[in-house]
Amino acid sequence: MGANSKVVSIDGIKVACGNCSLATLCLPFGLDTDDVERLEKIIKRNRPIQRGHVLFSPGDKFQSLYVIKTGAVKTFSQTPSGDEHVIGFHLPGEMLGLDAIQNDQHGCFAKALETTAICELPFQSLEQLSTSIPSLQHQMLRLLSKEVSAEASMISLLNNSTAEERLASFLLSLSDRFKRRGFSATDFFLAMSRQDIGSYLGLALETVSRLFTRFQEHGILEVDRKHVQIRDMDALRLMLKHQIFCNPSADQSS
Amino acid sequence: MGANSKVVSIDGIKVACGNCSLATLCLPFGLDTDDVERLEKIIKRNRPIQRGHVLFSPGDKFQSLYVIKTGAVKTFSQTPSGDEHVIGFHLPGEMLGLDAIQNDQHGCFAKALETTAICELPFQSLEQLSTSIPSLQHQMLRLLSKEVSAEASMISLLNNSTAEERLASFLLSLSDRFKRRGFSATDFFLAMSRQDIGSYLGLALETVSRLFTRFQEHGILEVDRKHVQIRDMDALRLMLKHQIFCNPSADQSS
DNA sequence: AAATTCATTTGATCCAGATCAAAGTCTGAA
DNA sequence: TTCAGACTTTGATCTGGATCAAATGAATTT
Repeated sequence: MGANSKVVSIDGIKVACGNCSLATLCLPFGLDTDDVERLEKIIKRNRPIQRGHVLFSPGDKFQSLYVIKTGAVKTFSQTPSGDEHVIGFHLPGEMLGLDAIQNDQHGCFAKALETTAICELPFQSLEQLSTSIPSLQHQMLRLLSKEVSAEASMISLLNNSTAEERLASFLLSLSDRFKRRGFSATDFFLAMSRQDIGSYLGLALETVSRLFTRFQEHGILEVDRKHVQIRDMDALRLMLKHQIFCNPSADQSS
Repeated sequence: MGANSKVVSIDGIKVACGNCSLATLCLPFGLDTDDVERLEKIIKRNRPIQRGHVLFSPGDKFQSLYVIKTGAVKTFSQTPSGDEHVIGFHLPGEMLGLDAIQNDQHGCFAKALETTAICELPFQSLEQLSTSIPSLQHQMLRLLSKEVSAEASMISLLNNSTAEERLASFLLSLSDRFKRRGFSATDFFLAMSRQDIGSYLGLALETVSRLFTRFQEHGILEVDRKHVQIRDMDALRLMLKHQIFCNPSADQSS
C-alpha cells in the first residue's frame, strides 16, 4: 500500500449490519439474526477514506474483502507507461477484492472516487465462519457467481455493441443500482470522469463526451457536468433491446 | 434441455479423482486422500457426449457443476435473430456452470465442440461436503475467484488490444493450457471454428482468417485448417508484452 | 480577482477492422 | 463418386470511432 493508504481503525464504532439499509444487497442477505451477529463480530469498520485514497494495489497481500457502505470506488490496472484501464465501479453494498482470493494477492488498484466508508471483512475469519454457517457459505458463492455473471455480460457488451449501446447500458446499470439502493433512478451524479467511463467501456473520452451531447440533443438525457438526469428511459432501453446477454440481471447485489 | 441432450448415467464406471491426471488442475487440488474419496462419492460420471450435444441451455435449472475430463466445450449466448456470441472455451480440467450458482439457473448454452467426457458435480452435495471439508470450501472459492480474474483479463484484452494482440493472446492462452494438461504447447488442434474464435475475441471471422495467414507469412505459425503449430512463441509474447492486465495468470486451473 | 491546472467539449482527419462479395475447400451423406 | 452444405480464404470497399488539435469551462491556488 502507498504512504497515503493507512487505514485507521476506530474503536467503539458500532457495526450493525442488522440496521444497515444495504443488508439485503450485501453479505448478510439470507442470514438469520444470530448469524448476522456472528458476522458483525468479525467486521472491521474504519475511518472513511478520502477521494483519491488507494485502498489496495496490485501485489498487496490479500487480507480482506471490502464492502462499500457509502461513496464510490473504481478498480483499475495500469500499464508500464502509466495509463489506467478501469475495470469496474463499485457502489454502496458492492463487494471488492473477490479476484484476490485466487492467489492471495490483489491484482489491481482500488481508489476512492469520493469520500467513501467501507466495511472490511477479514477473509480468514469469514472463511472460518462460513464453515459453521452454511447460508453464509452459500451467500459467498452466490456473490462470486454474480460477479462472474456480471463480467460475462460486460464481455458480451464489449464484443457486440456500438459506443452508443455501451453508454446506454452503462447508464441503465447505474440507474438500476442507484434505484436498488434507495436513490433516484433518473437523477444522479457521476462519481467518475469521462476518461474513467471511456476506459471502462473501451471508448475514447471524446467519444463519451460526444455521446452525452448527442443523448442530450435527442432529449434522452439532461447533462450538466457530473449531474445526469434520464429523461427517456425507454429510449435508452431500446438501444440495447436487441441484445441478449448471457445473464440479464448483471448486478452484483441480490 | 433439447431432445438430444439426454445424459445417460453409466453404473459401474469407477470414478477416481485420485488417479486422474487432471486432479491438480481441478477441484481435488489441495485435498488429502480421505477428502478426495468423499468427493468422489458425489461425482457422477456419464457417457461421453458427442460433438454438437448441448449440455445445458439458458433457463435450465442449475443442478450441477461440470468439469471437462476430455474434449472441449464452448459456452455462448444467442440473440433473438439466432447468432451466437461465444463466451468461452473449456478444456480438460476446467469447470463449467459457475455463473449459474447466482440465481439457480443457467444463463448460457454449453455445447460440445468434439466428443467430450465430463464429470458432473451435483452442487447441493458439493456445498454440503464443503461445510465439512474446509479445504474444499477454500478450493471452491479459489476456482470462482480464478474465473473472476480470468474474465477481468478478457475484459482488459477486449478494451485495450488490437485484433493481432487478441489472437496472439488467445493462442498463448491455449498453448499454456494444453501444456499444463500434458499436451504439446506448440502443436495442437483447434476444436473451434474461425467463426467461434472471432465471436470470442470480438472480431469478424474474416479478420481471424487473415491474421492466421499473416502469422504464417511471418513464420510465427504453421497453420493447416484446425492444425496449429507455433513456430515463434516469443514473437507472440512480444505482441502483448506492453500490456499489463489486472491478473497475469488468467487460467482457471491452479 | 488573476493565474494555473485539469476536465470537458467540439472540430477535422485517419485507419483498423467490419462488411460485402465471391471463389475455393472440406465433410459427410446418399 | 458425386453432391450439398458448411467452412475458409482472399479481395474490395466502407465506416465507427480513434486520434490529433484546439478552444472552452470549472475548480483551486496565489
